Amino acid sequence: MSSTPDFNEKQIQILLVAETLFAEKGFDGTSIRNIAKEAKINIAMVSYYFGSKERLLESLIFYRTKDLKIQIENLLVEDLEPIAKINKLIALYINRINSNKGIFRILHFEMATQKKELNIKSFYDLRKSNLKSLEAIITEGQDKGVFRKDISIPLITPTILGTFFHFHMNKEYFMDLLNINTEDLYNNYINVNLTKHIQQTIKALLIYES
Amino acid sequence: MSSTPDFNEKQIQILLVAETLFAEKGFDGTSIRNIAKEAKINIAMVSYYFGSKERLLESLIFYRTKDLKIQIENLLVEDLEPIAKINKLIALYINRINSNKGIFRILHFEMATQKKELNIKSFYDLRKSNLKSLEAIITEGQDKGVFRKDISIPLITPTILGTFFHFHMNKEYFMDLLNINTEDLYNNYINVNLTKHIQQTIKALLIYES
DNA sequence: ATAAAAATTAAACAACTGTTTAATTTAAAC
DNA sequence: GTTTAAATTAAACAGTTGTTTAATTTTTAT
Repeated sequence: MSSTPDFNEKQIQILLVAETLFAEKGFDGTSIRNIAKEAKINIAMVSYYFGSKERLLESLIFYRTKDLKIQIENLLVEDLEPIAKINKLIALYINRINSNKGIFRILHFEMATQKKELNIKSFYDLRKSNLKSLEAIITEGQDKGVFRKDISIPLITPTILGTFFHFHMNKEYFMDLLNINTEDLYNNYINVNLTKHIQQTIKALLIYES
Repeated sequence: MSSTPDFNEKQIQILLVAETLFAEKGFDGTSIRNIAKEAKINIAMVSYYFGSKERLLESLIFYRTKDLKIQIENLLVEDLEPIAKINKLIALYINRINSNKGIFRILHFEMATQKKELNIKSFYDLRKSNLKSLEAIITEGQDKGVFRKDISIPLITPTILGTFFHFHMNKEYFMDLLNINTEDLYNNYINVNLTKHIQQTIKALLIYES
């Protein structure tokens, strides 16, 4: 079994710089020398600490996903109506991804280029766990008779996250389209309008009856 | 004014190879030598025909998006109920993107890394035009009193496309999750289940009344 | 203070990057 | 058939790539 790695200050410093650069320019678009320069370390330190560039990415993913699990599970035991739970879950999702834009952008598109055989079990675990939570809330709502039953639960996550990602991946386009001029306004739009839109959409899907 | 370029057979052959490789390994992950080898041409031919690697990408985007515009506009004049139009629009969207996975994957994530100052006016035009079509259908439905009015039209596209993309970008994960074993079954799942889910979601969003 | 371990460095490695050159072959025009 | 243009080629260009080496400095343990 592989023990869970613990990172020291220097390593974390490297990880944070790598995160920014990978998110900005992509994994292949970022060189170890870029990272070293930005982090003010010698280029050999990356290999020294992480072994390789690929393992640096693995470490980054592990570092960022390991502590994201807990928050959601707490939601399950709260005493709320199903629809309120869903709304809270969505707000939690968006808020969390929005404040971890870097790593999620990296994940979103390094996952897609299958070439890399990354060891990202921690990320898969996070996903399955999140899906279980969502499933629990929805079946609870179905049992109570407030949610319809002819829906595909595994496709709800793509709708929630996909809507957010598509918006964010096309940030420039939407800022132009919606006359959003500053970074603050952009984040505000996400937290208010986009979150509301997604909540409204999922709510409609769950409780609509023709 | 720049005239619209026409591509000869050899150029198209290069574009198609580039499309496959860019989609598989990303723009930065693909070298001109990769392309040349796969297309069985000399490496100098890319510069000869397109000027540079970046301009090759531009050409590819132009080549793929220029003829995608027409289909949707025809939909507007058909004599259908608003909700039927929306359903048809969604099916059209998904089907088209699904049969042009390569270029859309490239667009989806080369757009995101802002470094490139690509000349992709043709793509922006396509977008604005598509949004206009969607807007027309929805306002028509609102005027007829079948669609609710407190919705954000610009955020509907992210929900439609985002759901699809998120699903497709995480193809491996969902094939595992949903026990989809073959490429055919995967495409079938998209055309049937995923399309239906998106239609169901948008329909619920548009006509739900609390 | 001494020995052992960890951290840091500059330099080198060979392979690969996009692009250009100048020469040669093929095709088109007259 | 000759001339002009287009297409194709191998070779070279100057940088950059990820990684390793071996030497040196710094830290830790004894």
